[in-house]
Amino acid sequence: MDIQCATRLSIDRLFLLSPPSARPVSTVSSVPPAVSPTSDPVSRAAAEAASAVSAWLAKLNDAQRAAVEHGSETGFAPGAPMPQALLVIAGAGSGKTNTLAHRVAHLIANGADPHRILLLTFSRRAAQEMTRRVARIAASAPGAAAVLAQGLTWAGTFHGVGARLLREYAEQIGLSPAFTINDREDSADLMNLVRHELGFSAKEKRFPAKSTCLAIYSRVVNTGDSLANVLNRSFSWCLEWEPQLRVLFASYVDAKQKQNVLDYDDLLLYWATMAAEPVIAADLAGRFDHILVDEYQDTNRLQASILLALKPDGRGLTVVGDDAQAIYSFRGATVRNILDFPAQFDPPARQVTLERNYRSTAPILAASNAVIDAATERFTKNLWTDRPSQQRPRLVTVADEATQARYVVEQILEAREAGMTLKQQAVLFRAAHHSATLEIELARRNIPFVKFGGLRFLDAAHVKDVLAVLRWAENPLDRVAGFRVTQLLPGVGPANAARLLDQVAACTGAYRAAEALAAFAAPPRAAEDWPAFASLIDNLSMRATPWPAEFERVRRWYEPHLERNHEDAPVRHADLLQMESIASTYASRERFLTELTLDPPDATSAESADPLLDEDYLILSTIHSAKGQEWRNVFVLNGVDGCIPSDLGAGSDEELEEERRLLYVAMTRAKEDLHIVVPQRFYVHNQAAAGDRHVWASRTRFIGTAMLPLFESRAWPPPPVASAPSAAGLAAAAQAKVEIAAKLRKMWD
DNA sequence: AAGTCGGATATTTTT
DNA sequence: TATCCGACTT
Repeated sequence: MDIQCATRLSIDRLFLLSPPSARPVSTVSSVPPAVSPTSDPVSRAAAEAASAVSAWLAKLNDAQRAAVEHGSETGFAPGAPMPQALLVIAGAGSGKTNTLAHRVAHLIANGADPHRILLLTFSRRAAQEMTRRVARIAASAPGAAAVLAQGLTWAGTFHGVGARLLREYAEQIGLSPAFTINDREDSADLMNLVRHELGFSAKEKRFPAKSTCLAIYSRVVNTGDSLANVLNRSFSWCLEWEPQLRVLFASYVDAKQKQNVLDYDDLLLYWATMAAEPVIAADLAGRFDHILVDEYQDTNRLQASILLALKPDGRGLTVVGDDAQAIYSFRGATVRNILDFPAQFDPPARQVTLERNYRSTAPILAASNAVIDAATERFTKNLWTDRPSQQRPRLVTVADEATQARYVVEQILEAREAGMTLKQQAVLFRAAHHSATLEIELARRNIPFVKFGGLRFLDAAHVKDVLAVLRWAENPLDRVAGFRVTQLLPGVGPANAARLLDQVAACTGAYRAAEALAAFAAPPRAAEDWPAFASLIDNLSMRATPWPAEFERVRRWYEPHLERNHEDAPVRHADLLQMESIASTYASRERFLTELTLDPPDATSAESADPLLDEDYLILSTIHSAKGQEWRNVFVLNGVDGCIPSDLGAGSDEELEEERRLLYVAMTRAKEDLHIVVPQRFYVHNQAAAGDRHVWASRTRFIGTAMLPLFESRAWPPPPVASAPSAAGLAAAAQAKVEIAAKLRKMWD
């Protein structure tokens, strides 16, 4: 039941994914053609561009304009001396995206070659938004628009760009260009495989879970810190396993290389390593005149080293961020990146600070400022706004999570009555499962919603199965995929799968999987399914079925296995059909697999012109996934110690500070209305299923008593005004009871 | 060697 | 609640 619900929801998310290739084209095609009868089209266009440029600039405030125009003296064309490094400290709601987009447009309008601009964003979604905005701005300048029609070719996440570059340089760095990319789940599975081979699973004391191992490994890679330090600081409960972890990680790296797979971290690691190789470095650095990085406070050491390798003197480099919004240290991000940025260069980077907030009302901003003011270490100033409002943010005490859910639903419906669409409202929370109770309530009341963050579509077993087939076909050495695929056949277990995969590895050439499969002595119980399987793999290896028909071929083969393994096969089957239509929008199997791994449809890529989304829906999101977004009406769930800060994140001072920033980020998403809900009682979740244990909670420590005047505190529901039910009401209730009883009896008449 | 069952145990946030 | 391990049955 729950699973079905989750699956259906995920499909909504999947729909939000549309082919990235379609976007820039359609955006640019909306630009009116620049046809102007003039004797000198070039200078005419330039003049128009120039006047359009001043028109854009007029809409910006001084600080924004300074950021946009930085370096104009020297010009931006290829070959021109590049401007010194620029750091833009952009507070929440200060028009950061807009400023960055304007700068890109400004660069292009002033001669920069869009193909030589590298724009690095935090998510794929942010990259698309940025590309779209740049196009819109440039549309007013015919010259720039024409150039831009060729596209901003290098806009994406560090990981996405890394994947592209690595494929291009693969041969030179001894990587097969046919590498496939493991997402987090796949990587954890590989870690698990290696762990079993090393015999770490059978121990008296339990070895850390596969995902924990991967998290530790990832942290080491991304921070460049030692294993011992990482364990000490962030995974102290795994300290005793340090020697084994070291062995495990060595084998894990070895396994990845043998199997020709990269994980997320490798995309950065290989890129950084490659960029440090003198032979390649010059070529690589020479490709980009301008590099712009968004959300710089959430980058890690590895990412910083990449930038430094590409732009050693900082010239042509622009980074934008806000240290008050650094919330990704668990991913190895360090706020030092942004703090130490200026001094890295000679001359030091120019710094521009945007502190006027255009998003929130004054009372919301006052409360947010108060929260972040208490931070022990801060580098940005408080934000200011001139948007007055009578409404302070609300601090609402409710009895428990169920009441919290009802409060949120009723407030949302009320706001909608008053003309605020569901899409203009959002519910934010610290951890994905915090919204569980609310989701049930929303479903019960038939309120559509889309959830960002948390469980991902790609984690569903049936989706992983089908993808594994495709991945194995793409890369037969990928043992995680191979294991998964072969064990779908009844009668094939770990032993046979391992034996087969060893034989695949022993073969050579593009058809090794098909070859090994044909030669393999199938276990008797699998004999019946073997021919169909062998012929499928043969077909895929030979690429006998063109993409995307290939997807259908796989899906059809998989159907009986789906039926056999899953109770809710019809629901899952529908998922696969949806996926098939998505698959058809990608040019090739490789593109499909790569894109899906780097930009999984977790609803993060919303806002395409999808007909299904015409209808109104509410946004639920983890605070992390809400980064960069804004809504008129925002609810923050569980404003309680133990949730924000998460009791897991309250260990060290650093972690605690990050939790504080999380609350700050959540609060600053709100434009007009902000509700922080504080349930007083929680049912204990993780403990024994014994039953009704609950725990008393108190208001988050980040909102101290001294701050209370900045909020409107109240309890909900309001204390009951003593009023007896009316006599008529009682009579009606009695009547209803009788009728129902009578109806139930009648069923058996 | 595969598959199934029961019991024990967990540490949020994501490219 | 989901996952992981070990013991058990086929």
